[in-house]
Amino acid sequence: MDGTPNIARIGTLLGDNTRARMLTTLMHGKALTASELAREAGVTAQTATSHLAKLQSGGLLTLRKQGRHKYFALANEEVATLLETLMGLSNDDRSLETLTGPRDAAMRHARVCYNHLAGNKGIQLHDSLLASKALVLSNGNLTLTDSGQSFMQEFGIDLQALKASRSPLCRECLDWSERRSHLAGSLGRALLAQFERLKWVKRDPGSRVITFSTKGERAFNQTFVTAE
Amino acid sequence: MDGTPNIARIGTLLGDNTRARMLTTLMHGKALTASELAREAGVTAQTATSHLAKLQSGGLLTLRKQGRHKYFALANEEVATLLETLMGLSNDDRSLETLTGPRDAAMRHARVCYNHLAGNKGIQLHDSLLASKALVLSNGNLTLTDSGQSFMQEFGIDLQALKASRSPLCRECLDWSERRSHLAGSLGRALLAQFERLKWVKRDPGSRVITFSTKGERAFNQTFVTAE
DNA sequence: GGAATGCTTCGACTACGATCGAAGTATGGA
DNA sequence: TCCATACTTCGATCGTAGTCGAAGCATTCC
Repeated sequence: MDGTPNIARIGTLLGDNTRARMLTTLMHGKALTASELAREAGVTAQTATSHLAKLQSGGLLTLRKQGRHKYFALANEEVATLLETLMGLSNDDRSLETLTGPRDAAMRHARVCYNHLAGNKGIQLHDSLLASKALVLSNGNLTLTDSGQSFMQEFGIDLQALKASRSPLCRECLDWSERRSHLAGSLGRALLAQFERLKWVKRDPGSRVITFSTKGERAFNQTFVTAE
Repeated sequence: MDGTPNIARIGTLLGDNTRARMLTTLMHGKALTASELAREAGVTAQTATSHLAKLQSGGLLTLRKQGRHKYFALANEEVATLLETLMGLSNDDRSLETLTGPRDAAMRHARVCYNHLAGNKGIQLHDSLLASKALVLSNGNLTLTDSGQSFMQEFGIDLQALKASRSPLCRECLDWSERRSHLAGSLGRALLAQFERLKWVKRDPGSRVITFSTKGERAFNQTFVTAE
């Protein structure tokens, strides 16, 4: 009853480099086939089969079959949140000093985390919505205010569709690089999709990096203002 | 650079029943000796030595020596938060149905999580402070307002001492049983200590259960009011 | 239907890690 | 100083889990 079995169970699932690699590969929020994941993790198909079965039965991945293809994705946002948390744990000053290269700066600036915006820009989005009172913490939950709903509709977000889905509208997700929350949930995902439609950002197919265009970054900064 | 090694590293640490048991035993926030942890986990001293060394070098536990005694505690609140998150993951409807007995209800009602109040009562505390504007979410951080500071001083919390420490004042900690945030940080810990001083609650030395006295629960409910 | 491709199953191998008996070191108290 | 206790080290054992070659099943396409 004390949660020990669950901790050990999930810890075991995570505590293998091949499986961890598969999970982080799926952090962008899309689904990949078993073969793609095998290649990404650098193992044979049979090894991948074994690992993926464990992750699926363990509740960390979902499976969708299309003919001979099996598409795996992270089971839910909670799994993504857990992975971001683990990435950040003990990611203290020493580890940060070992991070080099522009790619890591790009990841810090803006990256995709289960289809929503993370990194500095994700934090900015979250903070701006709170500062402008579009979002408030009500009864311990992030809630979209009336003015926030108006804002989102003007911005092109179909709130009716979002509310119709079972998925929570607003959730907080602890950001790995920034150690603060960014906006997750169906709203967070819808916003990132809208940024893409507006051509403000592009997603890198081979990584989680999100690249802002010059115009996009300016527009984003004008739309989502923070105190600093 | 993608966090995979950290995930696997920590997953490996957590993915052993003995170590998981040790970690959950330390969730109350106190320090225990190596021998106590060995007994709690049901292993010999030599096995415990090996595990504890791993947990310490892995950054999950801290060590303080007192003569021949070695006291281990969770390294920080982030570790406690991670453990609560893992306890809750996949703790879905099916698992809830298997939970039986008064003890589990007691854990849900009020329990200690790294020295702060968790469970229903922890949620109530958090929500009440937000509803009364004693706490607000400012720049993505939980912040104590001026009126909140006044309230705390009247309630008997030494805010000067709390601010003098390096520890964050307010932090959110995702609650295992309730799937919402309760108040962590040095303020959360100070509040629980005050509840004890006021004899509102008692801690069970052998578990994480916190028991409210009749008077204590009434006083708590009157002091920390929520919308429902 | 046959070939190609995606994925699975089987079985063997090997590395690894938890465990504890035995022995040792360090500390505290009488 | 001696004894008791807390903890550590060493080495051996054994169970487990990741891995892949070989073979097989399922799907798709020409």
